[in-house]
Amino acid sequence: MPAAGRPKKPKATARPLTRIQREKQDTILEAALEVFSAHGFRGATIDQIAEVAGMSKPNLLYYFPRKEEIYRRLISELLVTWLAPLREMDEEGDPFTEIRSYIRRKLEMARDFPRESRLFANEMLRGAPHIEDMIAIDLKALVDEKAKVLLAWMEQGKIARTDPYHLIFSIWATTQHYADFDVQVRAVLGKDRGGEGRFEDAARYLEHLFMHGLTPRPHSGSTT
Amino acid sequence: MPAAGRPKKPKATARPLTRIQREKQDTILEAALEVFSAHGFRGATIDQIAEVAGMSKPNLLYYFPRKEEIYRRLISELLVTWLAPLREMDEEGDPFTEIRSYIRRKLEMARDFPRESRLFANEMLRGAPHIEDMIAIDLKALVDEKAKVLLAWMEQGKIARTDPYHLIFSIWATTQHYADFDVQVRAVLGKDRGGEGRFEDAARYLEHLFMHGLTPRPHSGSTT
DNA sequence: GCTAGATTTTTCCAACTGGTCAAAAATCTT
DNA sequence: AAGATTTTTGACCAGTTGGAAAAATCTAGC
Repeated sequence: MPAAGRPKKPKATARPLTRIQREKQDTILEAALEVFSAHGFRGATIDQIAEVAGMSKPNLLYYFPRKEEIYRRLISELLVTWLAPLREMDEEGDPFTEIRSYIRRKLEMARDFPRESRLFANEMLRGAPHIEDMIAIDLKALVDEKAKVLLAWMEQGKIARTDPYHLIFSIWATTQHYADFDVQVRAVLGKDRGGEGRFEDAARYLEHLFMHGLTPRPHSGSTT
Repeated sequence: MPAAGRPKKPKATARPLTRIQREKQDTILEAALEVFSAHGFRGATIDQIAEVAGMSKPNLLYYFPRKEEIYRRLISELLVTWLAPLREMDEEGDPFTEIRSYIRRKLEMARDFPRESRLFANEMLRGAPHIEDMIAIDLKALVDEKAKVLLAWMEQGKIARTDPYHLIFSIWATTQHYADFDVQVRAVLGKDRGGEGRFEDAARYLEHLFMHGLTPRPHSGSTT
């Protein structure tokens, strides 16, 4: 009995990934996004993902040997794109314009990538068990940096003096709400207002909120 | 073959619930809240809940014959208390005061009942499969009613004219964020600012946001 | 057209999960 | 204290799930 442990993972030379491999992996990740975002990590089954991806479970496991591997890959890739809009906020630009377009971009992401938003929200709800370090390091660093930018704008009297961190939180919260709580939003708005137009309404509203708050503009006449 | 189906549920006279029954049910619901809010419906197991509740699985099942029954009970009770603050918003009161205390109350709920908030958020994320009708009927009705109140205040020039529905959404989103995304908030704020004080900071910030937005107050001097 | 390596399918399994059931233990009633 | 009722437990089960093993098929280079 030769003690030759058969090498399960033929990572001998670590080939650079064939075309098929890349394609299949993408298919799987797309399917996984669909399923994970709808049911959460534990709620999703490999079988489901495999079915959506149009392949058998063992075949899927050939490309990603663990369920968690799929999830982790998905979510860490997501985090990068998810933070892109914030990264783009430019100290050199006009503060109001920058903030406004940041909000708009985030809202567009909620509209165009609701699955990503929900996946992320779910991970947070669960206490971010898979990306603890990423949020404690990368995310924190980015927010710290942008908070400084906001702070500088405040110092210059260009925007109101408030807490830059909570300002960022409130932008995240208000925009992602439209993806994460979509059912609720649609149910409350009803058939007539719950259509696609809701995002434009939201954009208008949020712009107003962040620009002026609820203080009435001096310009409406008397009442009654 | 006598067709006497033996009555599994001896609901003969529908006894009014003994003390023990009430107590145990409460214990179970409390444990279920803990577990469901942490892992979601599918992620939670009856065994886990039973363990937290300090009883055996079959014993727990004696009080709630189905897992879903526990969940449903929990979440429908929750919805009522969850909406209480909004219900309290009084048309007769001063608009700014009313809105401000609504925000404060919601934020307090995020601080004091984060598990409830997360349970609710999770249900929404999943598309609200257990409370579809409740949100489409009761919730909608309540929001419609309060939207009218807000609208009236706007008509009277007491608060700025904006979309009352999205205003409510933004209050929900910003306040619940501190419960649902707690990990993220704490990670970003870091050790020094992530302590209990974060809720006070949030309260101050949100008050500013909703009262004034980001428009700088005229009163800070010139700069540089 | 042959063969090494890559891919896919078939079969299988052990752990877990929601839930059942009968009997035992505890509690209540009289 | 006996009998009736409620509560608790231990053993069990069927379905699901993540994953392993191996056999079968395919593909590219020779």
